[in-house]
Amino acid sequence: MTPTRISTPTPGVAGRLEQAIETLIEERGLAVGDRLPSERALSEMLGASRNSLREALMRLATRGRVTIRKGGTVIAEPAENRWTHKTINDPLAPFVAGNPGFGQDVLEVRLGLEGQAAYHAALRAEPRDIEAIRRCFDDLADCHEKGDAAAEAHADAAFHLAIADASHNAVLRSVMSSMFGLLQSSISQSLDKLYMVPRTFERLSQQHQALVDAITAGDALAARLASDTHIEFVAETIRIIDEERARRARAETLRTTLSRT
Amino acid sequence: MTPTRISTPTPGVAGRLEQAIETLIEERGLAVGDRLPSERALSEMLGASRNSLREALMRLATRGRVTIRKGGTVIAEPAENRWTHKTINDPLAPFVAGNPGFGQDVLEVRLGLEGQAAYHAALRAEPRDIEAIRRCFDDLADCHEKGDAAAEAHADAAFHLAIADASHNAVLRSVMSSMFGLLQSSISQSLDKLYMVPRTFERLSQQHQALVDAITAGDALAARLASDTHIEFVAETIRIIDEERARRARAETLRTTLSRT
DNA sequence: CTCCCAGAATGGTCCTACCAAATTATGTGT
DNA sequence: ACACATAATTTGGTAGGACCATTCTGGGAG
Repeated sequence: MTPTRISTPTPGVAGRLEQAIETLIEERGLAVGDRLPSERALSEMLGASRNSLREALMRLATRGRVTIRKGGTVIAEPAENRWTHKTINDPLAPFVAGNPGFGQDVLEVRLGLEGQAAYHAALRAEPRDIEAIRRCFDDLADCHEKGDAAAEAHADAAFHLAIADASHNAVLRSVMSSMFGLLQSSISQSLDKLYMVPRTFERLSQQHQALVDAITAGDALAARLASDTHIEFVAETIRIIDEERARRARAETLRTTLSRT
Repeated sequence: MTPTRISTPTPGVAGRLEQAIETLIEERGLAVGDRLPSERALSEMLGASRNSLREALMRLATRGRVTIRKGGTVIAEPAENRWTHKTINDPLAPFVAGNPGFGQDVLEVRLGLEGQAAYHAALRAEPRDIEAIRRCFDDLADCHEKGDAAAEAHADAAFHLAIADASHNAVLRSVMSSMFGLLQSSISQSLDKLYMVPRTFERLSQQHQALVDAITAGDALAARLASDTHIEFVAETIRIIDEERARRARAETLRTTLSRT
């Protein structure tokens, strides 16, 4: 029984270097694609042999932090959409093919995801995050005025993704990104549905505004409430429209059937 | 007679050694726990330097094929390979396992996802759904009593997926499945973390029980609350443990750094 | 038979050196 | 002045050697 010594993940020099390099990356504010100092330079400035330094680099490489190639090791993209797009879109793709009610399923998922996004965005958003969200909000209004449904759908997705970005949760952002990517083709259709109801955009815009305000104010609970309200409204509206359309379709079917006699 | 670039994603010597070692393991029929030849012996018999040989071994270690420790490298448990065979080859699996903070991100997503799952499961679950959930709950308890951490992790995932099934939302189920599929390799590690705190399983089990009861009773709000409580508890517990470990790591780093002078 | 200890073996780290490829600097021609 | 080919330098990849701390192993003492 050795409660003091838990299973040591990185007991050696390489582990220390691994953390040191990550610290160094953050201190120097190295962005994606920037080149890391050479192995020789790093090994000298960190006081370790090039062997151990190389081992640390390899660990960082397998973790996806850096991409190590001849001519210079560079910073890799942080926590990519690589995995989610494959693991989520692939098994999901079959459902997109003409599955009614699919939209409602997605909205239920969005209700959970975006509530969390809004909540943590309110807690963690930095000024530049707020700025990005507001910019997306304005873009959305512009696209609506121009009457470009496709662009508006894209702007709508961008707005919600900006909130996900502000939550500073790579997984959340990745999942939501996959979801929107999957829906992009059908979102404009949803918008068409939405705007069949009078004064819809005004209400959507008000909800978006409330969401932005809550995040800006740092009120996490209000942000989650605003997000939930928004998604619920969209879900309810689409549900009503679908029912209405189904009613008309039945009526049409009935009429043509009767006239066929 | 340089063998012209075979279509391997690892064009270097280490890649060749990696495959050679796996071949050697199979040829000799080495079982789990058996000791691999020493690094010096391997490097000589495979015609490569010990550096490259060590790199190959480290790759096999990160893939879970071998466990490399002082005194002799041994064949690792292929237990996980059965269900993570596809994802283990996926370069993202080690990325998931090695990124601190990733777990917290995932838990934030799960909080939103599973809250929705529990909510709608309470509303829509049919008798056979309830039965499936209860069966998973019992399995989880059995696995815990047997002390099989890997099986317990699997049972835990199955339990939560059963709830997602009961929500009758294909998208929700798909997203959660993708999430668990990626995490399964590291869930047992999380369980190890969790159980470092006394009486953890009892509390987890109580929370699971409350969740099952709420869903059975058809109380959607109580189900969501139970789910949120559960995930929050897991997140908080893991957070505490990670902080404790980080504290020890920092102390260790400081000590070794000072002694280096 | 058990227990303990010295020596052998092993992984961990460090060092120097060389090579091929990539990068950067340099020169050259238009 | 600009574009392009060429040389010089840098960089990661590999090799081989050495030493240390820990672990394993085998034989002797009790």
